[in-house]
Amino acid sequence: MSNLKACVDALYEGVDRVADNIPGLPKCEVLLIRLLLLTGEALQRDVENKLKPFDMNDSDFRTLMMLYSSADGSSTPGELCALAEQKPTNMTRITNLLVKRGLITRSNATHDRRQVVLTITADGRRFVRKLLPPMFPEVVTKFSCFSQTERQTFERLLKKLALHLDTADTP
Amino acid sequence: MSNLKACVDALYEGVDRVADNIPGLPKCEVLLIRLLLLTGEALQRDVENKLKPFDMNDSDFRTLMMLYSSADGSSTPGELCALAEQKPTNMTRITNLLVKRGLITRSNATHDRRQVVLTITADGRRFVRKLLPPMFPEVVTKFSCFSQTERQTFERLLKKLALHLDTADTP
DNA sequence: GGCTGATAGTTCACCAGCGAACTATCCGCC
DNA sequence: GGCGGATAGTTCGCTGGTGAACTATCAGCC
Repeated sequence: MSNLKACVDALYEGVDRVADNIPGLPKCEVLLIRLLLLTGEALQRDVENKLKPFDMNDSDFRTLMMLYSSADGSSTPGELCALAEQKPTNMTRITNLLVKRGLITRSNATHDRRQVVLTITADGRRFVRKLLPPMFPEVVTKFSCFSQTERQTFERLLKKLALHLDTADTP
Repeated sequence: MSNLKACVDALYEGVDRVADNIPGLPKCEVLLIRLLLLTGEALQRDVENKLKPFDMNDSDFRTLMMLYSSADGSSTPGELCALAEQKPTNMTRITNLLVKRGLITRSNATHDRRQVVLTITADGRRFVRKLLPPMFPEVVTKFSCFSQTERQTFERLLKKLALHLDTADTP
């Protein structure tokens, strides 16, 4: 139980109080950032909790899923880093674990011998097919507070924001 | 530069491919979760980058801001933990740092001697007032892709989702 | 053909966050 | 008044993520 309500209330109150004190504070935008981070963290915690019984965390899971969902079941560390917004260091560690568990394999690329090719194994695919379906019901109820159009609106706004942040990046 | 566009595209593509493969996958909801986490991580990175010149990270900053924005400039570790969704262990470490930098003080509560009272110092207040304003312009541009009504809608949906997640928590 | 700069991964040392165990205090009830 | 269970913080050891340094390879250019 994480009592987000208290956090949300305190957030609004706190921002109000700071705004009284510091002129020019963009209240609405600050609220949006903090609300988004707050819900994001809550979702993240839930996902991690769901994965814990399988002795997995979200990074491992995402990495595995990227391979599962790739066209030919394989990719390179560099590509996975780019798509998962991860650093190579961490990807090395994650793939080490997945290799050790037999869910993926590591091999050398022929055309560019610097590259490593990661490929999901049959075991890895079985693991995903076993692990995913039980998560569906809870995922659905997470958003059961939204109407169909609200879901669409939320998705549209999130996507718009993501693409905007991409261009307006901090150099 | 973090190339979120590639992530978003790959996300949609990947979910499509997995959905073809595993029946019953709630595509829309999975997309929402992943989009939200993606944008959340991007925002988080930006905030951290903004704070780095001041030798601060977001946890430290949030903790300091909670004290700054509290009615009397003080609180207890327990309360801060609840509002920041942090564990006590970590709060001890964070407050240790802030105390060492002279931004807050630690003292004992009189009515309940188990409690520790954290109070923001004059230096701490000065620090916040110096640090905040330069962040405003960038915060505003982050959401400059949204119209006024879109901002309101987004805020409403985020808040609704946060409060819903609160009740529909994983036991 | 071999030098130069860029790129793909890995290793290493460090920081941030967490669960479990511990201490000190409080509260309620005999 | 003192015993038992709950609560507030801290300490400790471990996991997850990162920057910096390093190795191996590639690609272009003389």
